[in-house]
Amino acid sequence: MPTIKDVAREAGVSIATVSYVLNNKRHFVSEETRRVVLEAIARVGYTPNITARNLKSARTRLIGYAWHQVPEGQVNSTLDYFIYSLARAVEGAGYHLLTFTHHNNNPVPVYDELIRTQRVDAFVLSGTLIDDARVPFLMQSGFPFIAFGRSNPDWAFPYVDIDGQAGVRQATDYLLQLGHERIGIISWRPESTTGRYRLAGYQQAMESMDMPMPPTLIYSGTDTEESGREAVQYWQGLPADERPTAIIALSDIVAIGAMNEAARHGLVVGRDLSVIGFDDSPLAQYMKPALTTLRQPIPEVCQTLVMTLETLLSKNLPETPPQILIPPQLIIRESCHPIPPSQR
Amino acid sequence: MPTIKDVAREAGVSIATVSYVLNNKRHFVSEETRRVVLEAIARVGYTPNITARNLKSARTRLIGYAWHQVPEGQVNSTLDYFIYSLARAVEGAGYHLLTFTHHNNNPVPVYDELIRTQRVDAFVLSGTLIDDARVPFLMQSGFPFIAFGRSNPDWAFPYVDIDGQAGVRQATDYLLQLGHERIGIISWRPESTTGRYRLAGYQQAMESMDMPMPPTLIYSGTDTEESGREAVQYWQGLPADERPTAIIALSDIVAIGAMNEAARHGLVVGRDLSVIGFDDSPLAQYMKPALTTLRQPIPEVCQTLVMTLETLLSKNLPETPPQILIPPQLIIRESCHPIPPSQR
DNA sequence: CTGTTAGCGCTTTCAC
DNA sequence: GTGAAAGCGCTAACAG
Repeated sequence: MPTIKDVAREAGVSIATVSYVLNNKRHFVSEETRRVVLEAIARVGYTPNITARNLKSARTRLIGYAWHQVPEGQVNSTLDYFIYSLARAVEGAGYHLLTFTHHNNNPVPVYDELIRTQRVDAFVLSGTLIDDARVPFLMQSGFPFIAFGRSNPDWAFPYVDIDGQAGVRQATDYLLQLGHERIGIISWRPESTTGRYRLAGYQQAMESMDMPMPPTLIYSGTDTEESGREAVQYWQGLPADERPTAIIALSDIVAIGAMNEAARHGLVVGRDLSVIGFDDSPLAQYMKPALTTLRQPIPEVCQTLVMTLETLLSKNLPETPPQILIPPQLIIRESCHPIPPSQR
Repeated sequence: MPTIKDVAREAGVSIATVSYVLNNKRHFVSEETRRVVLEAIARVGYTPNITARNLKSARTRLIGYAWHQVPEGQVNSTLDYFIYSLARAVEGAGYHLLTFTHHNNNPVPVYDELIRTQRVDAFVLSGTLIDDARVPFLMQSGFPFIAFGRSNPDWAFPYVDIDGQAGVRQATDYLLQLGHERIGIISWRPESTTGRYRLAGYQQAMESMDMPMPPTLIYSGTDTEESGREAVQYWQGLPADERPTAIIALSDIVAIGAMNEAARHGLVVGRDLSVIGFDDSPLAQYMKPALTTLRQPIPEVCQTLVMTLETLLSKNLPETPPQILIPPQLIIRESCHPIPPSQR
């Protein structure tokens, strides 16, 4: 590989001059010299060595991103799509993604190592949990980072997140407009903040229409297909006039479980029962009927993430950490139908 | 961040000595000095700057990996799992993954750029196609790389691949043992080498049992859910005694399409029709009935990939490029049943 | 055994 | 405008 020296020799100038034209400094280089250097660069086929540049500038142009540990045999298409979009977004800003893995029970050492060796310029976190050990660690390290997702509400760190509350509120409103009155929701364990926000959106919408919300409408589940099945099973065990006519699931996989179980009970989803998912995972459109769901605008999230990170990496960092919410988008497909007035 | 100089000053030795204990050279350092240096390192909290090391050693300890472009709304869980496993595997060898994206129609410039800037030490390719432009480019560049997947048979480049032929042969044998005689296969376009190898496994198994293979048994499709549906639709249009009693799909997504369509025709999969997929994607186990499929041993593939890459990066590179095939594993679930002798 | 020193390839004062 | 030279943090001859 040719170095800057080769170019300088070829052009008959000093390496400093080559560097000047490379970084096209205001520190004028005469048009003539500039041309000569450019030609020499082309002739020897020179591209600056990025490691040398990094050493000099004390940066790496690398953003660290930890792989979520894939639970055996599970799928998390939102995060898969997220990391792809993130890669694109950081490239747009002149960075690359350095991906690494860690064990979920003890992620901090890996981050620490990457900081200490100065491997990356910043981190993007995803899958942030409540009491996520990474957040306080990174906050007190002073190392630049931003999260996709919230954590403890009282922690002042930069994040971009999907506004699950607004999303589920919109979904609930939609069902309400279709004439549904008993709308069930399959929530997550109360430890899940994401789940709590989304549930709050449901409650908000129901309350604003003065809809009764008996506890039987809220099924506390998890983010699994089974959980969706169990919820429907539970509701089917109720007297007919207490069963929800529409169901909101906090993820598509749960919604799919609910649809599967509903079919097993002889219910036609979209006619006897309306179902709304969350994520707009690739599976959603393959379902029969195709699943109405809340799409997470992942590319937009990543754009925002990277833009914000750039300000964090610049000299003039904001006084208070940016915390940005982006609303999901209701994608209406075939799994929800209006309730015939007769059934109300 | 403390540097080697800080440690040297703290320990009262030269930076060379610090470097020696860091790289614990045979070039002996006395036990005493060693201890002093180690203590100083601990006291100042020093970790070598990796960029400086990289510049000196002219390596980056980074492996480049291009994100497969995710077709809008599709899922490719095998590759998702692959990249996660790959990240783990390269970390085991002291590397990190640098992920980048490119447009499928013109990937070469991005690779070229990464080579020229000396951003990475090697590449791992996935999703290699026939006539894949990246392969000849990398071959003639002399830059280290290895592919997960084959390309043109006459190209002598290093790869690790799943032995689709052996896998489908095993699946076919299994169906044959269950008593099936008309076994249909949903193949891919002939341009797909992967598809060709898998189809060959089918033909091999059928031939070895002298089973007739009328062209109606081989449906030429693509790697989509729709393709699975279309295949079943096609076969249902045939006279009953020409319809396959078992179907092999070259991917789980196709198998799922076939199952869905079969259900639409009132067929009970696992009783009226046996189905085998390929990949063991996370969806496979959620299907009703759970899908019998060929699991790609991805972690093993990645181990092999990295081990091979290491020999490629070492001085003593092998004469002929390593080309390794790893057989998939038949995971028997519920989607295949024996044919009652009466039906034969 | 340990220290001096010369780079790795580049950017950037600081002279001229 | 251009070049000499210092230096980013580290490794590794080469002396001693």
